[in-house]
Amino acid sequence: MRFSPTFFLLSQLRLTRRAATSSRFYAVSALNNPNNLSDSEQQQVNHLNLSKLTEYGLQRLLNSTRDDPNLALSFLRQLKEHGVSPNVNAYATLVRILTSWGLDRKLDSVLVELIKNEERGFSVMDLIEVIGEEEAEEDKRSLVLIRVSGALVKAYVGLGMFDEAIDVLFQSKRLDCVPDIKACNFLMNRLIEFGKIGMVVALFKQLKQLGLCANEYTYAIVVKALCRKGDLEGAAMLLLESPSVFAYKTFIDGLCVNGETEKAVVLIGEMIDMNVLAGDDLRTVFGMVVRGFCNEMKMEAAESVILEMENNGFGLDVYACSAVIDRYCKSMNLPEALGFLDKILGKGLKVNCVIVSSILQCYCKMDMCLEALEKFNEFRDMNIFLDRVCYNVAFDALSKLGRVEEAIELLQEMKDKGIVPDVINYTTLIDGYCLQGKVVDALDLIDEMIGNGTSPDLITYNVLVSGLARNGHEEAVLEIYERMKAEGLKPNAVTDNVIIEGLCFARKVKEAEDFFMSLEQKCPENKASLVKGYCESGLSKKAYKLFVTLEYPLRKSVYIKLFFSLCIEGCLDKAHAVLKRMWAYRVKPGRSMCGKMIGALCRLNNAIDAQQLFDTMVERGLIPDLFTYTIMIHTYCRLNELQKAESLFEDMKQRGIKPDVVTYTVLLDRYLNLDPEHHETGSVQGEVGKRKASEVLREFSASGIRLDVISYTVLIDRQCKMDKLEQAAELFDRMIDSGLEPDIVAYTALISSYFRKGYIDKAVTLVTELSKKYNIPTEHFEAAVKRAALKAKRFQNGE
DNA sequence: TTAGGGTTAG
Repeated sequence: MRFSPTFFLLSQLRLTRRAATSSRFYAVSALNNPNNLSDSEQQQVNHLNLSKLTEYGLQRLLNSTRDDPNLALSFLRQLKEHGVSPNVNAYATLVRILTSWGLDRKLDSVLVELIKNEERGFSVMDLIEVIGEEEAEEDKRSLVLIRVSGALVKAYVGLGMFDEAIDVLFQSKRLDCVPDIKACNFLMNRLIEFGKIGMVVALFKQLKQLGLCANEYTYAIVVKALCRKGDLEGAAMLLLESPSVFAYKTFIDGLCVNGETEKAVVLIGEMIDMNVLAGDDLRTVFGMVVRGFCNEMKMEAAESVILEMENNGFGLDVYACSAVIDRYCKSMNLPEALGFLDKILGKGLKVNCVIVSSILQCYCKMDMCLEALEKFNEFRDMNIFLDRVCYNVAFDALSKLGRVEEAIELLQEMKDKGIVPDVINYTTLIDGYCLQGKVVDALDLIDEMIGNGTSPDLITYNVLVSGLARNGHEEAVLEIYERMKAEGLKPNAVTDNVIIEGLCFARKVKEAEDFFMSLEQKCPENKASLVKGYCESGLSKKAYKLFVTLEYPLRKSVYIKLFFSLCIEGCLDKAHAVLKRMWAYRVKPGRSMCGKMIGALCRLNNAIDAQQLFDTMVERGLIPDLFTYTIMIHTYCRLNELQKAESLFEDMKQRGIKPDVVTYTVLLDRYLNLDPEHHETGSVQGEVGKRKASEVLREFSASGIRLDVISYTVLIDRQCKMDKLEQAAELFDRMIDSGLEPDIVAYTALISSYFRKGYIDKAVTLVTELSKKYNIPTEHFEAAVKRAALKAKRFQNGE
């Protein structure tokens, strides 16, 4: 081993660590043993020995390690272990040593530590300053500066301290050093990741003014930033300045992400023709295009690109296929997803766990958890490797089915395969326990995960407090709430909301209110949760009272919950007001919500408000469904506003909404009853009604929709009223032949006509049949039979 | 260099 004064001193240092013997360094160890020194001695040590060491010794010693950077590093480390913080000059020296040896990674970690150390006693800018001043040789100086500023930028970026990173760039520029382009690129890339797009574009402009030599990666990054902003034109312009394939690939991705996949395809075609795009690059952009088409829901186009990839000799691309499957799954189009899966399996593609997880997830979203589990087992039996994501979907499915214990067994299976559960796995299972009200098990699982080295995150705790609150454990909720804060996980609005709503769910409204009041910062969302909570515990009027004071847009679920609670309580005016407030704040109510309100208004014969709501729906692009149309048509029929009913009928057909048996029956009934005397009086109204009735009937039959009991009854009734009893009886038989059971109304229509016309025998036969079928005592009809018989006799006697 | 999973429901 070479002799060096540092080595000597370091060995002394080691000695002093064992026993505080006399040495220039003993003060260092003494610092760690305050019991050995009085306060005044301690101060002396601090001021005298250490400052002496710093001034005269440290610098010289460090300088002497320039041939052995590891020694320098270890020296620094040991100093720190003894509580000595080296000054700016010491660091400058160390940086120079590491730079001259090209030990970039070591330099990086030294600087990260330096930045994190808030008690370093000098600013990082000072360090750059000192390095800039002290290096005499110009070439060397700028090399060191570039290297250290680059490393500092990377260090700051790694810690998410973007402003500081940018400061470093400009500081080194002030020292006549052109910033390291790699560091700039690194910074800009990270800025994009953190969504700080504007900063990237601004920074690029400033750096260009400062004379930075941007390379093709820089341009590609800024192109990416512009695309993220949606500024495709700006990106295209920039591309002209530095037209590298790399930047073009970024631009193509930008086009695809921004819904301009068609344009990307054209561009790719041109590049292929110019022979600048081939091989892996081509494969990559094809993948982007498939993903783009999937996002735009142009599935045929996406699938055809996959074919084109095959034709180009890339084989069947599993990434592209997974994009297609995932899109089908996300739009809950399971048949297409499975169909496509079959197709690619037939072509020999090996399915991977990503595709599996998409499919499993789709089953779960469609409320088919059992099928998801079946599929899970199927894929597992096919010996496809299933990772923790797939297992997680299975955990979730079992949890939702209330079979959390089985999920725990499955967790063990996963662990046995050597897959370590992560925070999401644990969170899912904790949710499963909470759903079953097994909060103790949920808490045990928290302990287990911590024991396994996985820390619960904000979502885990949100799930947990939600479960505790819903199960009425308000004290535990508050305990966990404090624990979160102590662990540095700041509860967010969701935390507060699930607690408020959960406690209300457990009918602990007072506790929920107390919790709400205890919040230092009450956000609008919290008040909205209280509205929901009140609804949850049946206090919808109280909820409404609070709701009207919240004069800003709320979550959609708040309106929905309040609206339906009010509807159930029969407070239609208030429900209507909720709906109006939704429109006012441009929160789109769902079809069913409007439909329900329209239905309620119609039942009150309030066609004016119903129509207004209906029109608003249409204006805002919500197409009313079949039921809403039918109930409106029915109401207008009832109110004898036939024209309005007819125009709605036409309107729905034009929109492609097919009338069903109810719609046709409602209209038919109305038209058939247009003749006020129920006889063929030849009145104009009666004629019109007859004509329209037969039109509707023709359309009805042509639609292929089978008549139901009610529609048969409407027709029978009409024949009866026109005294066409044979036709009526024929319809009655046809109804039975088609497998329908006539109900009491159908029987009554025919029976009463028979009586009226004196067909006592036929009437009695039907009465007997009816009473047998529906268990009605015949006495019910005795009076009617007698009356009818009397009438018939009189008729026969010519009275 | 690409992907897929966990928190506010009725």
